[in-house]
Amino acid sequence: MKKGLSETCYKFFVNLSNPTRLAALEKLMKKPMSVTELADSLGQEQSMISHNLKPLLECNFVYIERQGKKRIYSANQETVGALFKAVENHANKYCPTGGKCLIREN
Amino acid sequence: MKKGLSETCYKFFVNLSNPTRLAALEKLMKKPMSVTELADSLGQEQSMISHNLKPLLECNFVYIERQGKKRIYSANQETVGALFKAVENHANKYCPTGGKCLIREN
DNA sequence: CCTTTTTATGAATTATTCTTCATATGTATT
DNA sequence: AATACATATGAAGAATAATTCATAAAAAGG
Repeated sequence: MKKGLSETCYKFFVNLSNPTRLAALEKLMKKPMSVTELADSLGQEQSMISHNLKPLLECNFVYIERQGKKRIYSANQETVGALFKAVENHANKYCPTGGKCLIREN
Repeated sequence: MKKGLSETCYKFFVNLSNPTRLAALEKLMKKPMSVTELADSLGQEQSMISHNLKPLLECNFVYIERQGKKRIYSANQETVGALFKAVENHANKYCPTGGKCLIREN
């Protein structure tokens, strides 16, 4: 398959195509949090959050900062903001259901 | 898990997290094409392209138009353009490798 | 230096998604 | 209506990714 811009998009979107990671990003957009805080606020196990933060960090969708024994994660506002805005715009303009059809059913 | 904006993003990004679909979108951004044309230009089988166009169509990332026995697909320039731009911007500003780290290795 | 707290990692199972092949459906042409 | 061309669909096996559990590693405080 020909290499092009779309090649650069692959891991980018794979990274975003997961409900846990998306939910984490949404939370972190509102305020920076530790892993435990994030796990609690999402009702998920700590190890799951850790596993999912890893690829987000590698792609710089989130940043990390040490604070004692905690690690405070924060979102890359520019990138994540732009993406969420693009989705919102698409949902409003191009989804017959205004975005409801995009929500996963389970 | 709490429902929020990120829920709306799920299928959206799942849809984009596939190399065939991304390559198809990139091609269609340049010019509208039939399924066979697209398959040829991507070096993929027709049925694979058909399978992959389906979810893109359902989410209105692409449009379809009949022309004789052919079906001409075209891209939603606004949405896909915004996304590609967001990726490009992120790759330039936030990838240590300028985006190379985002390309899948195989 | 032992204990507690916090986070990360590995490995195994489970779940999801892709890909392919065969075939069906649809459309035009003769 | 028979044929050829174009596209879609279904189902099955193959490939990937997610989830969980157990445990390791890092950091701070006593």
